[in-house]
Amino acid sequence: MAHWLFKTEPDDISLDDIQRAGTMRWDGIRNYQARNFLRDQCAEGDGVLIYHSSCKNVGIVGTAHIATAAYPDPAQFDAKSPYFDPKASVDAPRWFCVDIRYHAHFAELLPLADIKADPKLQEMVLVKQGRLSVQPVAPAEWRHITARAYR
DNA sequence: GCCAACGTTGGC
DNA sequence: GCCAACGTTGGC
Repeated sequence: MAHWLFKTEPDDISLDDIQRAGTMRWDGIRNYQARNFLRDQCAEGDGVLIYHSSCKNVGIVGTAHIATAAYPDPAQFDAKSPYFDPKASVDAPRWFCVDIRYHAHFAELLPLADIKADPKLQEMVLVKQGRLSVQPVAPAEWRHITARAYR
């Protein structure tokens, strides 16, 4: 089983929103590297760290699971959607999405600053690359982070 | 709001 | 295919 980190802006969708929804579509990914991870590697049952970005307290807030393999993101075909892509077609979809299922909140946010300061997490894509909204998490990183207390 | 990093677009 | 211009991400 693989593990992932998904970024979200909590002003848009927070882990609380995911919890309320139970299962929700993770759509609107419009970056090829992120798309390729979703389309080619994300599998049902994989674990997902949920990361809040572009907000007051940035960091990892909890966990979810991937609930479906990737499928074409319907928003790319919807001319009224901000995620509409005129170059995509049903026969040749360009963008993909998955559904995720809420799992748990950590008792406390794991701040980005703590991640950057943790010797065990120096190799995280989050630390080394930044700008990537779907990224793989190594098994040891997953174990280390999910050993935290839950709410 | 600033700005660094980096991805994408498009002219040539 | 190069690369400048431009747009977006995202921390601070």
